[in-house]
Amino acid sequence: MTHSDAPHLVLVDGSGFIFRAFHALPPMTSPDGVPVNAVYGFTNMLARMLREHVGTHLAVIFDAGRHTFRSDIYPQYKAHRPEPPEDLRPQFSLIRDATRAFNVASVELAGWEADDLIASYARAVRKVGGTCTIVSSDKDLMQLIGPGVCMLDPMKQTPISLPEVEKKFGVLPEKVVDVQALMGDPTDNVPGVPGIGPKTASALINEFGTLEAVLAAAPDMKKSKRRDMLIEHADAARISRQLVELACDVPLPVPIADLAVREMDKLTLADWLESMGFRSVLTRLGVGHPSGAHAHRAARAAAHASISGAVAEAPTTTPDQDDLTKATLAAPYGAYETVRTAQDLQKWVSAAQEASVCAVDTETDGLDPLSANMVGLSLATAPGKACYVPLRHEGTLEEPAGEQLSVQAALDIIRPLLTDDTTLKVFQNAKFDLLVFDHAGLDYTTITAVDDTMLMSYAQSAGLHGQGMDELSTRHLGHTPISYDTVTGTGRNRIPFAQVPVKRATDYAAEDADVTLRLWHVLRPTLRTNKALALYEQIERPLSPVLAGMEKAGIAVDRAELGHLSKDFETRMAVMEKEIHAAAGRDFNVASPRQLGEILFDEMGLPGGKRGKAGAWGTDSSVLQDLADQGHELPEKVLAWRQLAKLKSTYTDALLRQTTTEDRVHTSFQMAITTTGRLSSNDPNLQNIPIRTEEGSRIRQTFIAPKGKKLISADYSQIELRLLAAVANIPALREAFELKQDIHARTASEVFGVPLEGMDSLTRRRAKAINFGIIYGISAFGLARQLGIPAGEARSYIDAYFARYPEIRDYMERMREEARAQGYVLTPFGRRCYVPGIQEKSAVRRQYAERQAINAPLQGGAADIIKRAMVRLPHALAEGGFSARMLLQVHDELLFEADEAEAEAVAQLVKTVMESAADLSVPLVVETGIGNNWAEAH
DNA sequence: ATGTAAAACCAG
DNA sequence: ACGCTGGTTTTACATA
Repeated sequence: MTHSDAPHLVLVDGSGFIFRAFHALPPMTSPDGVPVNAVYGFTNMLARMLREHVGTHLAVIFDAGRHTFRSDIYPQYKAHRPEPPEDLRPQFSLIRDATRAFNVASVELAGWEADDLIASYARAVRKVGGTCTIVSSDKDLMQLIGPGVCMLDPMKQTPISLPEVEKKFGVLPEKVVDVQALMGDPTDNVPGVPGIGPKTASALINEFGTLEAVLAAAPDMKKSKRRDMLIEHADAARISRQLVELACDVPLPVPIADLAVREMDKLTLADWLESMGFRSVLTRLGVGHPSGAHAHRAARAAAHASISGAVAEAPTTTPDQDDLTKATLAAPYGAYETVRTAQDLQKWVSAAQEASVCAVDTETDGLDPLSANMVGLSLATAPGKACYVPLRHEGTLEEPAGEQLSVQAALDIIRPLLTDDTTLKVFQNAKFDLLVFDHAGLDYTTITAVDDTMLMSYAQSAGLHGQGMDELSTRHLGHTPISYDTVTGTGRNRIPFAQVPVKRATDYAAEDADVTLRLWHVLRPTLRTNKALALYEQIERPLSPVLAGMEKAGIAVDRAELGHLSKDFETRMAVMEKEIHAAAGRDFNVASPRQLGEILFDEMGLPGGKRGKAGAWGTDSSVLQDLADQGHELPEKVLAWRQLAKLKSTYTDALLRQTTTEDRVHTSFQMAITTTGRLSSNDPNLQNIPIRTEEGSRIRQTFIAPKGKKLISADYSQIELRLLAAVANIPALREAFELKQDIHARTASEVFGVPLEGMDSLTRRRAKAINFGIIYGISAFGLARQLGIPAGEARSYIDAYFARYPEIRDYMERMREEARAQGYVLTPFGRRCYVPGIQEKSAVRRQYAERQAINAPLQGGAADIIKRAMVRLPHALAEGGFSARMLLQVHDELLFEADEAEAEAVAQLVKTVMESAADLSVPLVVETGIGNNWAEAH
């Protein structure tokens, strides 16, 4: 290097690199057992920098000590950074050794961060007409980028320049500090301005130019919250700017001239690399023994194999496995065929019909079957014999997807199989695939002879284990299939299924069909032995297409009204928030229970605080209500704020997001989740739409009947209490239901010995609470809390109740014993509800299980009954000549949409069908309502 | 950055 | 120790 050449200085951010390499690389140790993964990454990077030329001058910059001028300005700066992990600590000094071994200059200076030194060197080298490359991916260094100064990502070896900075901060490098000053940085404790994130910060800087200009313009801003925050936290923003702005006039501990790239001593380096066990680096630098690298790699591979080759847990087998089951378990997995032509697919369809049973599975580009596209389908005709038909794979330049049938062509070939009622089609969660076929253009109602392994399993093992295919396979087949995640990746690495290479997709998808068919072979005989066949064949299986129809239909919502509600809630929340902050004496995040607890109990010193498990103050609504009742203003306002926040985020905003262009929302009903046989609803959950408060009811009003139609609601009256009266055989309760009496009033009359006539509402309310308490497996403590009375008083109520209805105590004891003896209890329709905790040693957990055992037959029996009605209703409506559609189920309620003209008749028919869905020793009663919206109909 | 737990609260 | 069954949102924290 001659001095007349302009210097090019390469500055490696050593401290920043250590942390990144440590987290990015898998753990590894040197021959003497010290963790060295970050050192290894650093060594590789440094070798690469030296090999691929770069500059005339080179230095690695390190932090020195924790104390810098920033902690003088702002003591919290980086204050609660945790100590570096134990495996990283020994690597700091090793990295300094590495720079020495490479004969590279390293620079550090007490009182200054590496970033400040880098900034100062960059400025110095520019001053003498040179250029500079900063090797780092630290966002805090991006402010230095400009003419003659560029950045390089040390891991990816890609340049970081204006587009990357723009992407990160939304502004040019010289404005980065202003943006950072506004948005702050939680990892370094840089405060910024609350409520201003990256988007707002860059928007403000782009509009006003500088931080000071933004602060000056703040008083005239329209958005009140932002204006107030900017004014109040102006100084915090100024301090933040000082914290993030790098010092570029630090005295340089080593003159630039002394940083000139130096020859390294190969022997010193080789010795050091050897001592660290970095043979691959040695080899690459051409100073080592190639065989060493191979030995190293082979050893690592062997270690890996011994882990991944671990034997899977033995499968759960039944003692009466027949030969077929054994064959099912024995056939090898894998070696599946990819089907690309009509002739080949036709062969598989014929083989399926020949076998008269097959498994079918679809692959899609999404989880919502109403909008997902079919990417491929698979077919299994015998254990171990399965194929995958790619339909919409995209492929890449290096790896084209190859010839594929069109969706249309494939459907035309497979339609005769799906509609053939002499060949059984087995699915895992048929409802999903039925709707996928439907969306692809094959009417799901024409698909016949369907079995569903998920429901076969659920009908006999609810509550015992999950019903996902992977879990069922591991359990019953002793084989864990390839997981979806390993095929598509996870997080930011996830790719759409259509981009999975066809070979890999075949391995995965055909295996799913294979596993489904094998599961069917294993589960089918168990249905009979477990007495779950009728439940499966008469309830669960036929319900699946009914629910598919309901999901496909969706329910109409009033978009405009939802929008109004959202806006209304928003403005009212903003007002409340100001009042809350004023009452608290400072700003805080009202949505944070933790911050609220600190305010109420630490700062304001209000009484009645209770800490939860994690030591945080409890601030749930009962705590806040108690404080509000004592006349405190803040908790009352928070309660009101929370109600609106909940309604807005969970309902108005979420529903608006999930409403289709046809102004309808389509939920998804899960059939195999609950431990009792109930359905659940998600995406969105339409089984918990508010109703109990005035504001909540406004949300229910946005579920509407389209023009010319009506909504009809039909719900079972007191169904769980009726089941209790029936299964526990309680004469007094049975008679009350027979006589159509007010059941809670009758209970009150009998338990408290007051006349039915002229009963006061408090007494009735208490009886009602006990009645519900019984269904849930009452405890004196729980009832006391519910009614706000002493536990002793609650105890005496319960005793009086049991004395009057001794059969209930018998029933409860029967259920506890049944659960203890068998591990499950039965609903009146034979559904098994497993109660896993019943044998627990811990009394708390055991009693919890006992309450489940008491509740499950009632909740589950009610679920069975409404499911039976749901299976019959579509036929009954069609037979009656009605065009009405069933839309929703909410545990004891069904919601229908019908032409205005037929609404009354439909309501009558629905009532009849629902009331005759079961024959108990007490009558079932269904109440119906008709309206233009759900609130009105209910 | 991504995933998960805890707290809170909506329904039957 | 918070009588049962669920789902969703948000914050806070751990993971890499």
